[in-house]
Formats: sequence, C-alpha cells, structure tokens
Amino acid sequence: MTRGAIRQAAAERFFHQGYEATTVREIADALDIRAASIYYHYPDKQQILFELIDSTMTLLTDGVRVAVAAEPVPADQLVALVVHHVVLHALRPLEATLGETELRSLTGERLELAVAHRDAYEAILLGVLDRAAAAGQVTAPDAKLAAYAVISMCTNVGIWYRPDGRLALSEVAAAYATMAARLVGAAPPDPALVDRALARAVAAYTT
Amino acid sequence: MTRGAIRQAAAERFFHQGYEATTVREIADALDIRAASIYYHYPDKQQILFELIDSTMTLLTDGVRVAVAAEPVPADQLVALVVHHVVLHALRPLEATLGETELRSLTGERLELAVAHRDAYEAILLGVLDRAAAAGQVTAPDAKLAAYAVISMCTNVGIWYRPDGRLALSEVAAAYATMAARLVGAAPPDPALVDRALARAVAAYTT
Amino acid sequence: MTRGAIRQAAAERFFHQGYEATTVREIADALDIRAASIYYHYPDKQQILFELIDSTMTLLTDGVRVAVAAEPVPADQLVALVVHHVVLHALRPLEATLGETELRSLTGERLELAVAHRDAYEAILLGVLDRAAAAGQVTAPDAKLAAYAVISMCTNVGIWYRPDGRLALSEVAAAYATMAARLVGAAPPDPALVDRALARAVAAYTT
Amino acid sequence: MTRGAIRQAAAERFFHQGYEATTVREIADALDIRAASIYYHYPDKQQILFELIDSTMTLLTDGVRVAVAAEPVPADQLVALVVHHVVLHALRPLEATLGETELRSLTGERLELAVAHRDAYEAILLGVLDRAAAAGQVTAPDAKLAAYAVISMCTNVGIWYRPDGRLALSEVAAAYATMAARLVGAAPPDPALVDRALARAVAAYTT
DNA sequence: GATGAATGAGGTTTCATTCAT
DNA sequence: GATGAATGAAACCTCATTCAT
Repeated sequence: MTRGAIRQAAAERFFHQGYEATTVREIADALDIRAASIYYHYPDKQQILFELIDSTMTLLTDGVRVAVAAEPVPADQLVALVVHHVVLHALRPLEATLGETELRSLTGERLELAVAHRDAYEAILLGVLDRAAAAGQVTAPDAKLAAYAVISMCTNVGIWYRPDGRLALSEVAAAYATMAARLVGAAPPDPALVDRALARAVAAYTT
Repeated sequence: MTRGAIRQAAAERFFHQGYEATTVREIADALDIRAASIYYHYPDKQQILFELIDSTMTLLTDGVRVAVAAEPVPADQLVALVVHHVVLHALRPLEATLGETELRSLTGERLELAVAHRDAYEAILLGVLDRAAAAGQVTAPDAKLAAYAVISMCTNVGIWYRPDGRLALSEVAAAYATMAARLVGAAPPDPALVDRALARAVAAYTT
Repeated sequence: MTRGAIRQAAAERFFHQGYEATTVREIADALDIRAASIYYHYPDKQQILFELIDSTMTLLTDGVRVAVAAEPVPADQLVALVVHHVVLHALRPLEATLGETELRSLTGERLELAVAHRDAYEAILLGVLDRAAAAGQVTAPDAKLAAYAVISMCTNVGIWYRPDGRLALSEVAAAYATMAARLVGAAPPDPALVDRALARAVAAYTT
Repeated sequence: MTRGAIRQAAAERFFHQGYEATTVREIADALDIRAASIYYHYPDKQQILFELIDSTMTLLTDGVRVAVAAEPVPADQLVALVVHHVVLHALRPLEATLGETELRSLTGERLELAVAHRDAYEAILLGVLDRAAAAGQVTAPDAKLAAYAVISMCTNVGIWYRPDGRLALSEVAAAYATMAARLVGAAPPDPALVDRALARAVAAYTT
C-alpha cells in the first residue's frame, strides 16, 4: 500500500534527520514519486508523523497491556513491560523513537492525542510500580523517577540496537530486564519469565 | 555580553522547539534586536548551536574528570559521575539537553568535534565501569549497555526537573546515584559521598 | 516554453545591468510570474546565465566551424569567421555579449566549461590566421594580438548595432570584413564572399 | 594617502570580480582596516568607482589631447592616439578597464559625467579620423565603425597584457599602431613616430 | 492515482551604510 | 581618523501546499 510506503520512507528520514529537516520532496524521491502525489494520500506532512507516532504508541500500549495482564505478580509485570518496550524499540526503531524525539513537532489536537497516549503509557508503568511497591517487591527511592529512568533507558535501545550487532535481541532484553529490576530494587528476573515475555513481544511486533 | 545573551535566548528556543524549528528572527526578537545583528556576533545559526553544545560538553567532561579523579574507589567514581551528570542537566537543562537532541543538526567539522566530545565522555564512564568491574564492585550484564542506560536515564533529568518541583536537587541526585548503583549491581552509595559530589558539582556548574 | 522565456527575460537584464545587478525577482516580474517559480525551471540564478552563455557559444562555434570548412582559402576563412561573429552579435546581442562581459560571474565547473568553450573558439581563429600566414595571405605583426584585436572589435558590434540603425547588417558585415582583412594585411575581401558568408550566418542565427 | 590606497584596493577587486560583486568589507580587509573606516574617506562605494573611472579617463583624454596636438599630420595623430590608449591600458589596466566594463554601475550625475567623458574621448578619435580622411590619408569604410573598432581592440589590451609577458610594451604599442593604421587604410606608421608617442605616453602614465 | 507547474510565506544570510564613541 | 555595533533593505533560495489536468 502506498500510504504504508510513504510512512516507511518518512520514518527513515524523520529518524535520522528529524521531522523539520525532512522535506516532503525527499520522502517522495525515496519512493520515486512526485511530491504532489504525497498529498493524495496524506492531508499534510504532519499527519504522516502523527500516524507514525500514534500507531506505534498504540501498538506498544496494547502489547504492554496484554503482557502485564498476563502476569499476576507485579514485579513480573515490570519485567514483561521492559521486555516489550525494548523489543519494540529494537525491532521498529524508526517509528518507536519518533514518539520521543519528534513529539514536539506535533501541534494542536494531534499533539494532545499523542501526549495523552504517552501519559497513558507512563500510567501503566506507574501502576505496575505502585502495585509492586505495595507488594513489597520493589523499593525504589521514588516511583516517578524510577518510571522516567526505566523508560529513558529502554527507549534508548532504539538508537543503538542493530539486528546484526554484538548482542542478540534476547540478550539485550534480558540485560534490560535485569537492569530495570535492579534499578527498582526487585529480585533478578526469572529467565523463564523473560523468555515468555520476549516470545510474546516478538510475536506482537513482527509482521 | 551580547554573544552570551544570544546563546541564552537561542538555547531556550532550541530546547523547546528544536534547532530547525527556531528562526534567527525569533532569537533576535527575544533580545529586541534585529535578525541581521545576530550575524555581527555569529557567522551563522549553526555556530550558536555548536557553541552551546561544545561549551556545555566541555563543562561536563571537565567537571566529571575532576570528580572522578577525586574519588579513589571505582564504584565511588560512578556515583560522582552520575551526580555530576544529573546536576548539570538539572541546573542547565537548556544547554545540556541540546548535546543529545540537537547533535544531528550539526554538520561537517562541527559535527565531528561534538561527536568526538560525546565519545570521549562515554569513554570516561566506560573506564569507570571497567575498573569497578575489575575490582569486583559492580556486576553489570554488559558494560556498554549499562553505560548507555546510565547516560540515558540521567540525561532525561534535564527534561522534567524543575528547581521548584516536588524534589530538591539533592534528593534527585541521591535517587539517581542509588538507581545507577543498583543498575550496575554496586552497593548503595554512601550518603556522604553523594553530598560531597553534589557540592562539587553545584559549585562547578553554578555561575 | 517557460524556460526559454525566462532565459530571454534574464538575457535582457543581464545585458543592460549585468548579472550581479539583476535580481531573480526582476526576471520574474518581467514574465508576470513569482520569483519562486523561476526555481521550478532553474536550480539557481547562475544556471540561467550559464545556459545563455553556453548555448550562444555553441551556436557561434558551430556556425563558424561550418563556415570555415566551406571556404578552402585561409584568407577567405577569416572573412567568413568575421562575418559570422559580427552577424551573431548583431542579431543576438543580448546573449552573445554575455559570453564576454558576464563570464566572470560563473563559478566552478560552469566557469571551466565556458572558458574552455571560449578558448576553443579562439583556437579556431588562430588556426585560420596561422594557415593564412603560411599561405602568405596575411602578414600580421603577431598572430595572437591580431586574433585578440579581431575578436574584440567584432564583439563590440553587439553593443551598438541596431537593426533600424544607420547601417544595414550587410554593410556592417562588409565593413568589418574589410577592416579585419586590412588589420591582418590581407587583400580586400571579395564582395561575393562576404555575401555568401552573410547569407549563411543569417540563416544560421535566425529563428 | 589612505584615499589612494582605498582606490587601489578597490580597483583590483572591481577589475577582477566587478563592482557589484565586490563588497566594501573586502576592500577594507585588503587594507587591514574596518569597513566603517572606508566611509570616513568616501561618501559611498560608488564614489570610489567614479573617481577611479573619472581620473583615468581624464588622464587618458589629457594625454591624448597633448599627443595629438604634438603631431601635425592627421595620420600620425591616429598613431599617437593608439599608442597612448594602448600604453595606458597596459600600464594601468585595473583603472583603465573599469571605464569600459563598470560604467553601467554608475548612476545619476556620476553616470552622466562619465558618459560625457567617454563621448568626448570618442570625439577626439573621430576628429582625427575625419581630418585624416579629408587629407586622403585614410580610407575607412565608415569612420564611426572604425573608431569603435580601434577603441575596442586597444582597450582589450588591458585584459591580457602583462609587463613580464611575451611581448615588450614597445612591441605591443608598435603592433597596435600598425594594426590600427592598416584597419583604416593608412600607410604603415613610421617607427620613429611610434617611439616618440611611446616615450610621451610612458612618461605621462608612469608615477 | 498522479503530477507539472506554480506560489505564498518565510528562512538564512549579505551588505552598504550609520553613528556614537 | 577609526571602529564596534547595529540595522534596513533586500537577495537568493526553500518548502509545504494547491490545483488543473
């Protein structure tokens, strides 16, 4: 589908150069079509960015919600969330990273929607941390700070991870699960749990 | 000095809207001068960004180098580094954050210089982690991943910290020191050490 | 064609005010289009000048080459060349003069190409003078100086000639043929030869 | 004197890049002063060009008038004029050429003055040609055309002549005297006449 | 579905010139 | 005499967007 191809070509450029530094013509050139043709599929440039951010955020939030619901133990929910976050940013770095770096280029209602989405995602993590704290499974100095820290460090994966890099995705996921667990003062994650979450995440974010 | 005022006004806009979305006229308007006057002080817009990034990176690197040298124990060096990083991003969020978010807007030699600077900073952290690992003081799953994680989470402070917010700078610094220590599997930081590093960092990054 | 109209409007202004003193907006205004529209057809202002210079130089060089080849006697070749040069500068003064007066506004590869073109044209004239000298038909004090002199005086025609002026094109061509022949010490040109060259030149440079 | 130094530095740049492409700052830089300082000596940029053109035209006109007055024979006057023209353009190419190439950058009264000056000079040559024709010493097809031709070809010397070039100034002067004489159908110039005119011209245009 | 052509708005930068010191 | 600082005006060029075909 052309719309998808446009989004893909745009994502690559938005990721590397930023939204503002990317021109509609560049996107069109990459697809060997003319800039005017973009406007048959999208009302304006910002809508491309919005759909990229919105769809990926939906994907992540939905995936994480399911993963969290599947684990009864709060501390395990944290691990599942971290694994999902890491996997999505590793498998779809272009789109996933935009939600962080290019949010500021959205305006009006689109900005509101995306911010609401991001806040909802943060709320999921905060909920998990709260329940884990209530259960005595974590002892973070401050829940909000811990949430910010976990999200930042996991989002960063999208910037350096390469499928053919030094570490396999499973290793990266396990490492971040361990680091996140430690960060909040939880017990080291059960490898089986990590594997389970990994399998689910990969299934959710592939295709 | 006018040059400094221009840098300051630019930093605010670069931070909030991004370099590309900021116009030279906006910067000039904020100072109640004309856009052309900017060019008496700076050869081009990018040079303003470069000086902002370069000077702050120098400040951080120098501060961190001194702080690390002042602590003989590797695990303590990590704490000192984290505190410095957090303090600079809390006290000078505008400039400090640009080194992460707007690096991509630099080109040519300026980009090379800034990237080299950033790599040198990363090398300091990696050196600390290596020595701490050799001393059996930390047990990170992977040194490089741990370094990325620590830097990302600490840099993020610049985005949400407010001097008049819920947490005092000392609390934030202590929390991040604790989270970083935990993340790499080190013992909880000695409060006296955190206070010492905090005092040094605040002194270095104030005025 | 719009490109041609742009070239034409530009030629008029470049000729009268010079390339540097002509603005893109002026060219656009003359065509009742907006300045931005110029950039749909040309990548930059200099390209308009380049095409103007390059196409006219090609026209002249090609025309002269054919004319020279058509005359077996070297002294006659000189006459044919002079007639062609004069006719082109009389009929297309705007474009033809730019190759002399605005060459210095070209830069980089475009300058190199134009200079090479000009040198090639000079070489044609020098070749004719050499062969004529070898044949004992001319006795110039110095071939290179004679070439420069002939080119300068003929190029000058573009600056003052008017179709509705005191002298008909045929008279001007004949006068310059005579002056050039005398200048190099050749016999006065045969009127039939001048007519022949004139007809060819007018045919080549009209439409 | 500073004014002279400014004129000199400006002449070099006007000659090579043209008046429009030369900035006041460039001229100042060449003298290691600041652009504002130029305005202590000159009211505006155009005045520098005007003085350059005006003074050189005066020099040439005066020199030629004296030289012509010194020769009783009209055909000899032409030779003297040509020698003077060539010598000035060879010895002071920067300034002398500007009167031809940069005239169009003058405006208002300054343009009128310079054009009047140039017309007066042309009138001198036309007068010489007329008297020579009346005396049966020249047989140009057309006096005006011959005048244009002679001026163009001699002015061109300023563009290629180099003091350390292949030909000595005396050779160049002699060659042009010969070519000009031939062009108008006059007898070859007496070498003694050329030498006499050359000496006078060199004396007039040196220092 | 696509695009050639055009353009309003505006961006960065240049430059001649001014003026208080 | 000189200049640091500033600026009005404008230049070239870019870009998202439109629209008739």
